[in-house]
Amino acid sequence: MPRYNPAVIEPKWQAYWAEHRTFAAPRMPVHEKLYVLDMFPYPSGDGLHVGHPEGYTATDIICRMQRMRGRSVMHPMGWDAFGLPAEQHAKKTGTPPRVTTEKNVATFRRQLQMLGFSYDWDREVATTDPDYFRWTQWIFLQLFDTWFDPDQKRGRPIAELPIPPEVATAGDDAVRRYQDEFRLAYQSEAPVNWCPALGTVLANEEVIGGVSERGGHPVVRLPLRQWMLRITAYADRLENDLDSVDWSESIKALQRNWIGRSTGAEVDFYIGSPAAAGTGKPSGAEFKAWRNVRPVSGFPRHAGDDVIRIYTTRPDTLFGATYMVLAPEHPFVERLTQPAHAAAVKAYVEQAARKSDLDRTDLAKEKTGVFTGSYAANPVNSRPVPIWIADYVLASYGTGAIMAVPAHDTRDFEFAQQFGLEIKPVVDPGDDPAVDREAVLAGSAVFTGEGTAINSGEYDGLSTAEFKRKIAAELTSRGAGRQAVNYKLRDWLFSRQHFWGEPFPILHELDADGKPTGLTRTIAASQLPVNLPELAVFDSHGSPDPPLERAPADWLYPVIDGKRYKRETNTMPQWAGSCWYYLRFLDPKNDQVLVDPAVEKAWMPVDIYIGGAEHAVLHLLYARFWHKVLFDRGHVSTAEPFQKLVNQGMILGEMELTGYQKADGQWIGSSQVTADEDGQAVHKSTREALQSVRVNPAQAQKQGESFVLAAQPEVRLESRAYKMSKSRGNVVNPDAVVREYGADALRLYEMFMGPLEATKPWSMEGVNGVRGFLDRVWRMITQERSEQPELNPAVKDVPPTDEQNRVLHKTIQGVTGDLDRMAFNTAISKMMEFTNFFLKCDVRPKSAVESLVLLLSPLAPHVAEELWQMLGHEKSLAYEPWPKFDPAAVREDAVEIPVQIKGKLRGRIVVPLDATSEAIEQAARAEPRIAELLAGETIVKVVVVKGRMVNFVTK
RNA sequence: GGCCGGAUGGCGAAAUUGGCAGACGCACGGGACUUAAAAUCCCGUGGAGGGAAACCUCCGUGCGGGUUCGAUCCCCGCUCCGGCCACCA
Repeated sequence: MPRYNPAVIEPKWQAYWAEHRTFAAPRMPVHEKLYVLDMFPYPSGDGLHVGHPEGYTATDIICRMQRMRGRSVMHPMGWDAFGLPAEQHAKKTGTPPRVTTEKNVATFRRQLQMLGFSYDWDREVATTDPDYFRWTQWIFLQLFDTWFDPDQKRGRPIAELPIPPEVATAGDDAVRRYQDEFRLAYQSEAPVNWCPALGTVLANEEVIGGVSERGGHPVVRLPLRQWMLRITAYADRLENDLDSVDWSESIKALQRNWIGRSTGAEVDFYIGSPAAAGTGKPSGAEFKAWRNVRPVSGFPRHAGDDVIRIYTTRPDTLFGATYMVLAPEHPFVERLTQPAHAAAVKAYVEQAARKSDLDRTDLAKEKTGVFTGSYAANPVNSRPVPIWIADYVLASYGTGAIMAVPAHDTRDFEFAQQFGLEIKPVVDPGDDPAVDREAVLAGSAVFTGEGTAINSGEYDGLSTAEFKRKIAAELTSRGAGRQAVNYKLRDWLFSRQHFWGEPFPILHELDADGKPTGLTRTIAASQLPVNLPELAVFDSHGSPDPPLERAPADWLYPVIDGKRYKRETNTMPQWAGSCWYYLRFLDPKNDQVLVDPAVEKAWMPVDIYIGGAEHAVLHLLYARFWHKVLFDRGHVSTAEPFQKLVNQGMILGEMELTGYQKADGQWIGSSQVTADEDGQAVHKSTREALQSVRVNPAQAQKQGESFVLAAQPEVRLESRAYKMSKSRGNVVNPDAVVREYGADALRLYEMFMGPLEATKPWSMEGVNGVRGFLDRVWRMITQERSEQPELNPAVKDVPPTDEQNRVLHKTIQGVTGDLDRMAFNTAISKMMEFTNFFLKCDVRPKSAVESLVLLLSPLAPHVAEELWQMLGHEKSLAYEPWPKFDPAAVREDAVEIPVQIKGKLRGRIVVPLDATSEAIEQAARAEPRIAELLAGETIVKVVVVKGRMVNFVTK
């Protein structure tokens, strides 16, 4: 009886909120707006994970509290429902992915509703709904219709793209082909990461160390026609605008890292005209002539075919460039290869092409490469440098070619040592004790820091920074180089070979023979959505062709205005739907526009966005990119979508014992058991071993990193928490927790575990602990012994005592402040203190316990509503005013402050709150114990901090 | 290798501005109630030492230095752990 029954009251209030549409957000904000967004989940077949409710509870607390403070709150939820698992399930079982997805969505919806989140369910969207992806396709059309103007640094309609006269006169098709090269959405025949096991092409970001991020399957590189999005055009703005948002510095750093802007210089190395190729070495006279004919001002957009253009962040080391390296895919490779080296080069290039990224990175311990037989002229000193080919240079970064400065670059140093190439130091490290200067100057050690120029002709003696400035100016004036910026960020590979994804609103033109002309046309916005075709079979066919190639002919070959076209059969990646869902929530049923501009302007930006750190880079970068394009095209009013971003930490499984060591030193545990493929054998054998010695880690003494049992000193223990995983068997199911402890207890526990952003282990005993607190709150207000819960007779309609009032208002102040800074764990501890105090009171003023119920309601809304009703209120407390803090109530007349002597605590005194420094010092000296300790001592200094402490400094 | 974060009792943690380290909770120990158990309530709980007791002393926030009357907090140098990226020129 003393425990309340969540199985009764939680469904009751969930039904009440649904019936009264308690949390419906207004179309336009009525009061100050607050848009609080969760990262919407992918509804997997496993159901909700306890990691989901962590962030969702945090946002829910904020929303419920701010409604009570009068804000107009937008708090929606939806489903990121396209995804590979449903597709793979379809291949295995023949179940259409839409069926699987709807089933999973229903599970997720039930689980979220069971937790009592105050979402406006009328705004629910799923990325798989045609009414939703209609607008995803529409945004793609915007991207397709936009080019990036580098002068204005913004996206503009393709119709405004200046067309060169020679193109304009070549006819409409020539103009269209020209425009296609500038669109933000463009097609490219590029080597892509084809994953045979998944039957799809993957983005660079989805390939980790040569295998697929999902599933860990091998990935090979194949050339394929793909859709790309020109995100690189926005790299600068994506980086700069990070300054304007309220995100943690660490997430900003992650994004900056990913964008990877570096500044340096592009420099041209002369290789002779193609006609002169064959000699392998440009002559000095030829080079000098080249130097003289280069334009004095300006730098050609594209390198000529008589130079190799390289990118470097260290143009100050140009004099130390003793060789060059081209990526195996560099277009000049064949031309520069001298006959004597042709066989070796051919073999190397072919081998590199076959290599997966895994091989290229993992086997990086030893550098590989081949010499072409050709040389280029170093533009600063005309010295010939040998040209090598090596796969440690990437075709996709910079210019695909480098100057190698082995004395000052680790990779070049390794390569030079491998192949016995010259190492010429040109930077003197100075007398940094961490650097072996002699070795650097002798060319036997690498130094990558900054220093003073040597062996660099007229530049000798310059600092690295000065040198960079001067050489950039010199190269620019000679037309042999210029300052340049580079990004690690690559254009976004936007197409997938899936049948469970958004179709592209694109048609390919066919010629009279039914062959593609290479030209495309778009589906008119008014004709959207392009729906997915019904597929007869979902099997994998083992080729990189999209499965939609097997769609029925009437879908695949539509006829428009009497002309036959072929549909684009790639689909969009899962990222597409999540790039803009926060906009659709604002106006989810609008069939005229993506979002009503007035509504968008009133609610955007998202004020608080909470989600897992796994999306700190890609999802956020992609969404920001789309948002900026929509902003440039006038469809949204803010430059950035998410004002404040918080990443919740990971929840690990329960702490586990990982092993033990017997007195004879034999270690039993994970380090000695060979893991089977999923690690389960390790876990199981360890647990069994520990059970056999009946070990309880709480009764163990810590000794260094391990524990020793008092009762069994021969046993040493170690324990730690692991990520939850099916194979480890430590996954916590929210359904089970709710069944046993209730949704309020689950919510409260997840908030009480520790700071939102920290990684922390689960503890079922901890859930039981917060449930105990809710029971205590329940008993504080309700009668314990009756069958039908009724108000506790101790709750009386009387004014609180001064002390009760002080406790109450300290709680209001503390809880309000803590919730405002998302310190949920300490807010809960303050309510626990309140409850501990009032449970001891024989008389509990109704006004005080009512305030606590209101403070508790954002965190544990069901039990709070029930208590609120029991306290005699008819309506939900969802819009009750938030308790007001009265500073006068907490003011105490006197404070106890510590007295220190030489910084050590030696006593305490009670002084009036407003006591002067002099009065405090007198009171401290008057304290008998202090007076005794100070007798005979010479006081050098007295430090008094009013209301805080006193410190006597003696000799 | 690079970037970011962290290290406080047996455990999760707190200390909001440099000012009484360990709030709150778990676990554990003792007691009350009970035939008993569960539940509940009360007391104790960083370590070492002293005292009949109220209490007192010393040590203590990963390690080594520094600044300061005073450092969990600021600075310098390390160690270990976690996350992300990784041949990006």
